[in-house]
Amino acid sequence: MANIRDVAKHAGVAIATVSATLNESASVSEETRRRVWAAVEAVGYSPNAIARSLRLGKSGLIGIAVADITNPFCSSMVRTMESAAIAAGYSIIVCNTNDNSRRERDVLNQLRSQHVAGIVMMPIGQEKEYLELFERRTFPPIVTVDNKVEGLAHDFVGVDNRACARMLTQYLLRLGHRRIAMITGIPGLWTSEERHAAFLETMEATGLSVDPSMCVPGNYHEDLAYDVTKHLMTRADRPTAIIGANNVMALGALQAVLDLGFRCPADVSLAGIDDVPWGGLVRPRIVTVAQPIADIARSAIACLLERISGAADAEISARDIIFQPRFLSGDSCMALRPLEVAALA
Amino acid sequence: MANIRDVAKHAGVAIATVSATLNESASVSEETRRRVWAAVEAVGYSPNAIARSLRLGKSGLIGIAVADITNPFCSSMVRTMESAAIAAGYSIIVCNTNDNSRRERDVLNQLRSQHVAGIVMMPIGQEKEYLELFERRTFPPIVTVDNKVEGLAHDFVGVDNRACARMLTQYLLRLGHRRIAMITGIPGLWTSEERHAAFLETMEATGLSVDPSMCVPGNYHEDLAYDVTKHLMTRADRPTAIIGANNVMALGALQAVLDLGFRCPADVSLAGIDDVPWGGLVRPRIVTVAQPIADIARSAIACLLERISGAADAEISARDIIFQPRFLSGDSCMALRPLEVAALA
DNA sequence: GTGAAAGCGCTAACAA
DNA sequence: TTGTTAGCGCTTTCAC
Repeated sequence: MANIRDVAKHAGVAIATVSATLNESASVSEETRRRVWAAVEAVGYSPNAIARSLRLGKSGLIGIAVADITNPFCSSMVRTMESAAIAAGYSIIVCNTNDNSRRERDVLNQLRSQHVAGIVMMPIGQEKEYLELFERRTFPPIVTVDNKVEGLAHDFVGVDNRACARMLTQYLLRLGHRRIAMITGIPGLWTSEERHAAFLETMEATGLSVDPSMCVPGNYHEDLAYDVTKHLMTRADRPTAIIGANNVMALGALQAVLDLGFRCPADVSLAGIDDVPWGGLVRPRIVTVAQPIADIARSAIACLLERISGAADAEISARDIIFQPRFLSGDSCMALRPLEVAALA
Repeated sequence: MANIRDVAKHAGVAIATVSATLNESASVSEETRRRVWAAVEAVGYSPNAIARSLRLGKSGLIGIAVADITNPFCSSMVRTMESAAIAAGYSIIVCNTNDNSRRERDVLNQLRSQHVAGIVMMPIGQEKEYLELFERRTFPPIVTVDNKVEGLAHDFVGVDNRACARMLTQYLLRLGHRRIAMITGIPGLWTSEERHAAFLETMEATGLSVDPSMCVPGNYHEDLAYDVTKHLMTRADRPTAIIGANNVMALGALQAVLDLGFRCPADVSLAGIDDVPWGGLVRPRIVTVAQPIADIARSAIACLLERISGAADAEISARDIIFQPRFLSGDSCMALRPLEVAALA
């Protein structure tokens, strides 16, 4: 592939002149400029980004590590982040960690060795692993999104997870439900724990104690939520309502409910966190709290760019940027005892 | 960030020795090896991938350019491709072209300048643009997926698009439908034209002529399909069945049908190409032909790796690898005239 | 088994 | 305004 030397030779000028012309880093005569551009065309030259990065000590790349690109929440986020990054003159490298923390570590190391300017990560590991990693090696600026890892000194952008769970729980309580189950997220993850805790708190604030067996761990995927729901629904004391800690788990739960021959919401009410695309076409429409995905994505990139440019001095301690969720009603929930609802209103 | 020189200094050996140790490219004494690894740990060294790529003249990267990462068809494909690439020792760079052919050209140039070993692309441009681009610059091996650009000398992996449209059309014909509309894809794209042509052919083979106004161009997105369907359904001679040329358009059509107060399938039958995740939860379940996404993705990477390694000599002309789609029944279609169906059976 | 040195393609400082 | 040159971090001959 043609390099800058070929261009220089073809144009009959020095290498530095070609570089100056292309980068407009020094003044070049009109005549020379024309010759250089003609030579660029003639030999089909385009700069070698690798050499350029090595020389400049920076790559113009932002790394994005998401847990599961096939989750619409992640892919929407990636799309918005890409636009924001491009608008700022960066390109992005998207990596899928597949909910695997070893793979996540590999991805982080890979991005680091590629000298990305910064990393946006949707973390899925534990504090200890990250602290160990970040202590041993220096990393470019990192912004975490969606799931917070407490104890890390990185900016975080996400949603108010407690509010998410609280909104749904209160909604179900107002509908008269008392025996509410929750399919939580992956145990140990902040989002899971927050949503779980807010659920318990809200229940207890109403004077209800929650049977621990009514909170079953899921893994943010459809399959496990499906199995777990089948168990929940075949118990003698089955719940009258189920909250899925994320979008795809709520869908998995719905599928299980229907496959068992139950009706939703007549036999059981369902609600979930995070909107899904075409959520409006799923029947029944699932009651949901949605996150402002585009805002989170743009905010994360903005945050990262500040850290990269040094505008947000490294000395400035980590910031949390928390967005409020939005309640989206549906018809997957039904009042349990109409009279009691009236009494509570 | 620590570099190889720091390691050498710290270990008290030469730079070349460190390189030899890390890459096992030459024999190093046990004692030296230990010292080197200890130094690597001590200074937190990891190789600079940029410098390594520059020196080796190759990046270990595969570029993937998809039209719209939020389309579940694309994201599933990306996930499988990433696994396949990693298994082969490559990392991937995912780029979103946003259905924008200028952006696609930029992406291709960017990947080229990053010296990726090869590119998998879901093309959205026209033959002429690509020929122009590829004539002026040399590119690494490219494999196109999903949408074929005729006239390009690249391997292609995709589905039998004619079979997709034929299956759905025949199914609807057997159900007695005669006034069938199609929301086609982006005009000029191979997938769109193939699906469209097969629809027309199948209709004509049954002795039916298709009113051209019954084939309306969509853009593979939900919004336009929604609008277009509203028009179709408010015509005096509205269709009794509609085929969406891809998954999200079928969903958009369904939404429009429902919003207009029509019932599906009682008032209009609907069918689409490509499965959607949670398709089983959308009501009614849309009749679909699904593509073997994982097979296509794995096959595309395998194809690309062959070209990269030179196993498939550049002289070997471009191959088309075509998978057959799978019919998935649903309940979005209804027999128009039961008696006629019986007669045809 | 180990070390010195060239060079991948580029940019920028400096010299002409 | 243009040309020469050092050096980014790495790998790899080729001496030792």
